[in-house]
Amino acid sequence: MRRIAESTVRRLSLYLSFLEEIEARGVPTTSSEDLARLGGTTSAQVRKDLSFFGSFGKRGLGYSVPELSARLRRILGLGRQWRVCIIGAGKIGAALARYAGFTERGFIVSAVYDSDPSKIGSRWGNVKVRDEASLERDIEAGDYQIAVLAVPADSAQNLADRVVRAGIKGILNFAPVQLTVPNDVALRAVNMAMELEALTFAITNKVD
Amino acid sequence: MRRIAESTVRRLSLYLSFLEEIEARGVPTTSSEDLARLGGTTSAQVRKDLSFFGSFGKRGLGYSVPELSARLRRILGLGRQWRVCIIGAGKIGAALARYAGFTERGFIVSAVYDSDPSKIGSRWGNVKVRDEASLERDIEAGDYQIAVLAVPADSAQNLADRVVRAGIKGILNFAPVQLTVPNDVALRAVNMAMELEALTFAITNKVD
DNA sequence: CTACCTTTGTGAACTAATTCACAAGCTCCC
DNA sequence: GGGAGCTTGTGAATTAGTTCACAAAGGTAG
Ligand SMILES: NC(=O)c1ccc[n+]([C@@H]2O[C@H](COP(=O)([O-])OP(=O)(O)OC[C@H]3O[C@@H](n4cnc5c(N)ncnc54)[C@H](O)[C@@H]3O)[C@@H](O)[C@H]2O)c1
Ligand SMILES: NC(=O)c1ccc[n+]([C@@H]2O[C@H](COP(=O)([O-])OP(=O)(O)OC[C@H]3O[C@@H](n4cnc5c(N)ncnc54)[C@H](O)[C@@H]3O)[C@@H](O)[C@H]2O)c1
Repeated sequence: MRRIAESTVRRLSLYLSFLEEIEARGVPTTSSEDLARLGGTTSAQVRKDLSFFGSFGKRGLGYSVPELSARLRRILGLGRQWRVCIIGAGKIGAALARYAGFTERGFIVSAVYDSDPSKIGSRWGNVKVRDEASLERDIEAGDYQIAVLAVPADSAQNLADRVVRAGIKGILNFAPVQLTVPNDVALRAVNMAMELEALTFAITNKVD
Repeated sequence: MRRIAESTVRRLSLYLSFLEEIEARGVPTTSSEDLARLGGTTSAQVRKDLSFFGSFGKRGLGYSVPELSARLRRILGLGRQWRVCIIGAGKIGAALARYAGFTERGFIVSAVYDSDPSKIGSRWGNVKVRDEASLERDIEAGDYQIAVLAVPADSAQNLADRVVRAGIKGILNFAPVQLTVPNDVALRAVNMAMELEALTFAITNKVD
């Protein structure tokens, strides 16, 4: 398949979230124009984004909401359950472990890993805190495909290397460091400093 | 000033973080090649990014680390203190309020706002939980320039409208909704679902 | 069946971002 | 002081992404 731009993937996620809202309101069809308005883009952009994957609409009518959302789910790889572990049972790890948004989207979080003996063995809701020493064993057993890194910056690369070696397929990194992983492993980073700096840049260099 | 691409701003933040590491190691100069290697880009990209703002290096020699990082800080608007409030004293709000990374970057978080009477008045470290009813008054008094939204999705737009009316300059949104704000207000969003979906898309559509 | 309205899907045109490639500037050394 | 060796800064070329614009297709009403 032709390489898909990251911006396209982001927009597909966005369209899916709009479709879910529209579906919840019981509206049966929608149009590229509707989705564009909701997403702050143009209808041509919506149609072009979808066209990379096929043709899902009916001319003159628009798109069937359930059909298009099913298609987008499939395109985004959401047609299956994903098992996720969180590494680092600190402040951000705790928030993530209890975050309902994961489950709602079909991501199963069943464990958090930490190295601190005082945390290991405790239970947060139905999530257990496990010893990070068993991380490799659990990943190799197929318990998780995705790891969320919520550890201090100076442990992050080491843990990334370990989970990669054990066969993880995707990493979502919250530590403020640039990780290096083989390019068959998917990597995304959430970097608060960068987000805040994008804000201060925009405020400071306002066009008016 | 010519409009600067968002990708450029993201890379400037990244370069700054590399410069801070390099500075901490006591290395006095660096080159576009070094920064490119660290950031997974090309030296031409680094030089082009910087060239939008001036010319900071010495041919044949490279860049003075303290000078370039000072320049980047100024470009990114970090030459001053920014006061930030967090709205929503829930799981993610709690993690953010105690996050050292904010303070390290010169962002001062002094209050969290919530509507839940059982939370209002409590104190987390040196951060107080205040009644969201006083949000407008505090913003109008100049207490904050930036608001971080960590409230449920269905309250987020309403709170955004309120803080905008009160004069906030930038919003960092954690709720999984697309907010609408006037375009003189800077807006960034951290959307977990999108990050995870970017991972599952990449894993599912792997090029091999 | 036809005219008319709507909205898709997509090449073509355009705009933005990245990469190339090299002259210019700085240092060092003989 | 001049040549060698680096590395910057930047137009030009290239590549990527977005928007335009319209033919094609579906629906509806008369
Ligand atoms: N708190 C936030 O709001 C926030 C926001 C964005 C990013 N971050 C980043 O997320 C990371 C974690 O932040 P935090 O605030 O939760 O810190 P924290 O100190 O509360 O938690 C870190 C946890 O990681 C554990 N840990 C350390 N080394 C480990 C290892 N080798 N294996 C397993 N666990 C290990 C520690 O025991 C601790 O429980 C940091 O890199 C931070 O910069 C935090
Ligand atoms: N927990 C996570 O890891 C996580 C991650 C990403 C995004 N989010 C998003 O962040 C938001 C908060 O998530 P959470 O897990 O912290 O939820 P939470 O329920 O723990 O916290 C929400 C808080 O907001 C407060 N609140 C509600 N309405 C308010 C109002 N009008 N004014 C002020 N405060 C109000 C509630 O009292 C509560 O304390 C949600 O939109 C969620 O989707 C959460």
